[in-house]
Amino acid sequence: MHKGQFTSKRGVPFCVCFRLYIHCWAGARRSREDRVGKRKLLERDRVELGERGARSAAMGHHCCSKQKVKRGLWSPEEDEKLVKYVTAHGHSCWSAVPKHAGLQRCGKSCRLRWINYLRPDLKRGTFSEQEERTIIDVHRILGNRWAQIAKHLPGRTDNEVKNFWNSCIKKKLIAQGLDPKTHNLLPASRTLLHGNGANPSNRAQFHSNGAIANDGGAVAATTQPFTISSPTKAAYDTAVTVGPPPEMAPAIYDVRNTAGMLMGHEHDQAAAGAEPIPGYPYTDNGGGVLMSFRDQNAGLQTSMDFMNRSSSSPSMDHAAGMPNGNGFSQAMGTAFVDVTAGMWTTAVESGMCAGIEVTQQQQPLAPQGLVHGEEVVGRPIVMNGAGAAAADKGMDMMDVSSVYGGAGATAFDLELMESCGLFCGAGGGTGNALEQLQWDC
DNA sequence: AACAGGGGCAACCGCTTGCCG
DNA sequence: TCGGCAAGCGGTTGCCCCTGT
Repeated sequence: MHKGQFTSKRGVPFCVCFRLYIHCWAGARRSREDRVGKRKLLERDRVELGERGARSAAMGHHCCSKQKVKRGLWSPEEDEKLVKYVTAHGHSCWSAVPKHAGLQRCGKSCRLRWINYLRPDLKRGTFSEQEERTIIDVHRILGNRWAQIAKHLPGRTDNEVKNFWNSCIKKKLIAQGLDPKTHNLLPASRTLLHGNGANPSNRAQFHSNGAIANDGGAVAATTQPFTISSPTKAAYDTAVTVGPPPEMAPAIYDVRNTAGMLMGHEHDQAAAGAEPIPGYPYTDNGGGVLMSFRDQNAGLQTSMDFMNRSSSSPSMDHAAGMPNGNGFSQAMGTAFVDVTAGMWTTAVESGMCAGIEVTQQQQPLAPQGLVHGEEVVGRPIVMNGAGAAAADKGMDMMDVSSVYGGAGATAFDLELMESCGLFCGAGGGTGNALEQLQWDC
């Protein structure tokens, strides 16, 4: 395993396309800036700081046992000395810095103070939502590798990122029923999500804000959940029993996210050489696998062509870890097919009906096989009712929730994805390129 | 107003990694 | 190849402020 390669908790390297599912919540964030800024000033002005420093100095220092060094918080005078010295002479050797700067500190302490607080390029203050999203996204992939995460946040230190994670983000994730280590649903939430499976319509609904409602989502989510509706077991049964009409044109699937993202794809299952999955109504249209994302909040739209290995957005390519635009591969396309098929199977077999609103549609195909934001006309796959409106539509609408929720926030459960086979190497070992993929840091 | 508990965050600890002789 | 040193890094600690009672 290469250093920097991200893996699942089972050690399976994940396909980078997970990184496209970037999520966050849109809940109001408590502004820390004023408070923190105030603290900084107070700290700077603290008169007693010298006394504390003197107390700390008596403690000695394990790595500098030969000399009497000061510990504890830095005084403004010490900061000034360090800044003045490092600015003038640099820090080629930290162990020599305190001596030359006239500080009774060990070099390690000087280094930390400089890196975490005195560096001129540091960005102080509260984390922006974008930074927060970045942290979550990268953490999902890299785990507690704070230094690597901090590299994605200019002006932020690993220590700062780590503290922000531990004091803020972690709690938010837990509040949303997510394991901050794996970013998967916590067992308790998972239980609530799956319920007893006896009656899908009574199944608990898990909302993106972490609230659990047992009655059709009575709890008003403060943020929009990522709702996907899926074919139900009835649909599955129907499909198995009846099967799609032979004259049926290639299907298009729009997976709608009420929070503002839309994605769709078409798939050539036969070309992929996969066995037909009962009820998984892909047809052979000779096309590729195309996902299109539209951020309805930001008004942005982009697409990924898994088969043709391209996307319409440099950021997508970057997110895929391939700044040259070749971030997509046949393996990814295959993997995507696998996972959607797996999700189909999982959802159907478990009765989870986890939210993928799959509407099978007659052709003609729109360019690239996508229809964005249009009323999908076609033959809805038969659904079970779970709530009046859903029942009327023949749909089983289970709010599976985004793991991250929030406006524009979507996510797939990594464990589910993994169980469905979307990891590097999926598709009969065709994922070599992906296995080599490393995080660009 | 006083107190207690919790949260935030700077700093420290100790292990790992990389470099050099 | 090995050992020593310095830097890097993640985990932990402990102080101080804030907030609720």
